[in-house]
Amino acid sequence: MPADQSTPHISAFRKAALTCPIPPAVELIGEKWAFLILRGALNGLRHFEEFQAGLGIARNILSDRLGKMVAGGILQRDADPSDRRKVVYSLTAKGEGLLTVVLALRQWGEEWGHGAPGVILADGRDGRPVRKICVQAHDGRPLRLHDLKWVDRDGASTALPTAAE
Amino acid sequence: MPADQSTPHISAFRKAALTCPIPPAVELIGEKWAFLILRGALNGLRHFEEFQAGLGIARNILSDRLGKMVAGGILQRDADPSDRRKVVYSLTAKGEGLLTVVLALRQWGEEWGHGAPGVILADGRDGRPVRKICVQAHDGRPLRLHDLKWVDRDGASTALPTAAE
DNA sequence: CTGTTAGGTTGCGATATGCAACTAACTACC
DNA sequence: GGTAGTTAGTTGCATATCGCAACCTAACAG
Repeated sequence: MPADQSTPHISAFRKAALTCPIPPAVELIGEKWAFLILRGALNGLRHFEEFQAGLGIARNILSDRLGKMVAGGILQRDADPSDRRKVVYSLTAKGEGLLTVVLALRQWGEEWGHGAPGVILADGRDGRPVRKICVQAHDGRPLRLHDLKWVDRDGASTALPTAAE
Repeated sequence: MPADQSTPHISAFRKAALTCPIPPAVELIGEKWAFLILRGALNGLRHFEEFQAGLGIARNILSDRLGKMVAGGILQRDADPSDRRKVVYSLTAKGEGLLTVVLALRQWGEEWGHGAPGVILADGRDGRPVRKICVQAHDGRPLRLHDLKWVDRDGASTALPTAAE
């Protein structure tokens, strides 16, 4: 009994999930501490003890997460030349690419009442706050969820609905 | 003895963390399955069995996560009028707001080699792919991490570095 | 050489996860 | 209207992960 016949969009979803970049990405940063470590790194935390004191994370968990994020290419692990006991964890280009994700989450939390932050991210040049991150069309128009559809690589639309009502 | 004297940016970080929207947001969606459930919801999954079959998640975990996301105001839980056994989980406006986060993560994964997706999100009007999400200045200029700084609510810059080298 | 700091690792109890089986409503069929 | 099947869970149990505290080693500082 192929259950797929009665559920075309589920089988489309499963097929799309096979090549979706989200599951592997979630494997790397989709857990509580990874996100907070990332936020710390974006805010200038660099040493093991800084992360530990700044986040209040257990040392063994921090050690494990830093190792995984280094293995995943998000962080870089270097010896501090000024003190050979110290290790500097810095963001790689790949790790910096997560800025949009972290900022989008931050703005979402801000908008939906999970606490208004005391500091705001601003343009270093003129000090004006950054824009709210949004999904944009090719010409820059902001797009809502209803304005979107999924298309195949060649441009044909697919069976995947976008949260259709 | 205040250890803060030797670590000014850590104490600035801890102070900023108190009102940061990220930790509560992470509490809600910062775990493996919450992200994937959200992706499913954005792709049109609506019923318990659809999520279960589509994601391969254990039923008790799914039940727990759906409940938490409903409690957090991300999902809405309604009875299906056409079949009173069924329950429809749909995104609230708050949940739809997470589209930017999920899409940013997806684009990041795509860019950094975690699998190229077979389907692409496009503008429903003209079928052209959406832009890459990025941080923008007030005038729309794209900004990198080095171009940014933190400012206080009143516009004064703070002690928080932005991943300074 | 002694004390301290940085960055871990180890042991252990608490918590979360995943699988399979069970239940309680409801629907569809005959 | 009795029976089978579907939907949305819950429960029990084995395993994996988490967090805390303590311990460890290498590198300083005096």
